[in-house]
Amino acid sequence: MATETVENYIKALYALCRESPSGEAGVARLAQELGVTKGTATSMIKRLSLARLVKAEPYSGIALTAKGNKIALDVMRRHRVIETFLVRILKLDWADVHEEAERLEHALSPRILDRLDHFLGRPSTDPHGDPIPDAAGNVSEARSKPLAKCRARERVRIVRIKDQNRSFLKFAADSGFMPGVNLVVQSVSPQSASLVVRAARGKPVTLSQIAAAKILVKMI
Amino acid sequence: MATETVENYIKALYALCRESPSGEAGVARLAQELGVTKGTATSMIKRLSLARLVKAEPYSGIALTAKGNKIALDVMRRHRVIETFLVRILKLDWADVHEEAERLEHALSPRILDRLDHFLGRPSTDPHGDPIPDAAGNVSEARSKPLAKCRARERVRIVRIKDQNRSFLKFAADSGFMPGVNLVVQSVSPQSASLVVRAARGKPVTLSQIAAAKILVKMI
DNA sequence: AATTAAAGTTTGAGTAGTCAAACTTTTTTG
DNA sequence: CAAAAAAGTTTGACTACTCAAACTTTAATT
Repeated sequence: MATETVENYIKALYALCRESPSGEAGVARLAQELGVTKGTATSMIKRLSLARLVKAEPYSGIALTAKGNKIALDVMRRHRVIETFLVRILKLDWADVHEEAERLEHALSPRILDRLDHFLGRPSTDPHGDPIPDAAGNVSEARSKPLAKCRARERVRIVRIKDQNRSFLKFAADSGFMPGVNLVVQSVSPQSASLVVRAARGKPVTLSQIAAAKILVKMI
Repeated sequence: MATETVENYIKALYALCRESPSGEAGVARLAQELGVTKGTATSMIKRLSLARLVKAEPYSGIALTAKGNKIALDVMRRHRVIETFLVRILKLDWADVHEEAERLEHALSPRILDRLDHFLGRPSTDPHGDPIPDAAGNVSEARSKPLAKCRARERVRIVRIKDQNRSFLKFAADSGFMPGVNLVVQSVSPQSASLVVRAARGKPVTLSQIAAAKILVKMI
């Protein structure tokens, strides 16, 4: 079994590879993400490479192997199932569960994970709208687009908030932006890099393009 | 915060001090309990002593300090709340939950512990009848006596099974011996070191004194 | 009391993970 | 393209935890 630290490196690498156009991660971002020095990250990459969890040549990009990818999906599954449990059953604050799940995800046995998943009714997404991989590692991402790409007068439904940052989630929740909520885009102003949206029975809210890029929606 | 390893040492020390008449633990038993060598245990005791969690002189007994005791009770609280959750909510097998809780107990934040405890209705004992310390560290042990001390014809109710061993618990569950179950002691034979008991609507079962010593009962 | 067994300790070594700081390679940019 | 910045690597050292094996002290037995 992968140690807790290894699982965290793999998980971070998965996310970094996702968001990079080349599909490869770099040591500097990885180190920053995990709060360690570059040297530490380099030596860990060497170990992961030896364990065939990543593919990496010196001074070049890092990519997960199939084996590494499997672990990443497994950790994500545990993380998201726990988040769902914490919000739905224990009524923890939507904005807080990420940090809590971060610790618990490493202590969950396959047996408990399955019971928890069953108890929750096999949820397909977590409270932020992030898809939960199934036990075999299949992820079904609902097609969606960032709110930032919407045009004026569009009617959409929020499906996902793509940021685990506590303060951003707090802001989103306070503004009523959570998965399932319907919005109307009232206006878009490219020059001020912002747009105004209104939730079902709420007041109009102005969002920066940056914030709106983290809110994924589907048309309704 | 105490590391996971430290928590395990403290927990084992607590149990050993409890069951020893002198109230002190020894390195050999401690090492055996934790599956490490005596040397490893000795060096850890030195560290715990330095951290003021235990009181220990070379070649003499080990006792927890007030600080150490606090940690032990806290870990036990987490352990037993989780066990209760696993049995009551996730329907895990009574005999299996100890090992599972062993891993989870170290990952539980105070916040989640409290929510879980609240969700379960602030239980006072876990599924084995072990008392759950409250958040302040108070434990209220229901007065009871071992089934082994009962005389023939006594009617009693099981309040606690004092053994976390999987196979013993499996045996106990299969025989219908669980907290809350009423028993009638049918006969006691000191020469064969055994006694025969019968559960409410079950068949008579012969128990060794050793097994009966682990079953705590109260008179009804 | 002398011997043996058990309990406890010390030493030297190893793994996992980390840092600081010096260093090398690659990329960016004036 | 040359200089500077950024990215990546190496080295030496440290903490936490572990073992095996030699050793010392205490307890048990003859």
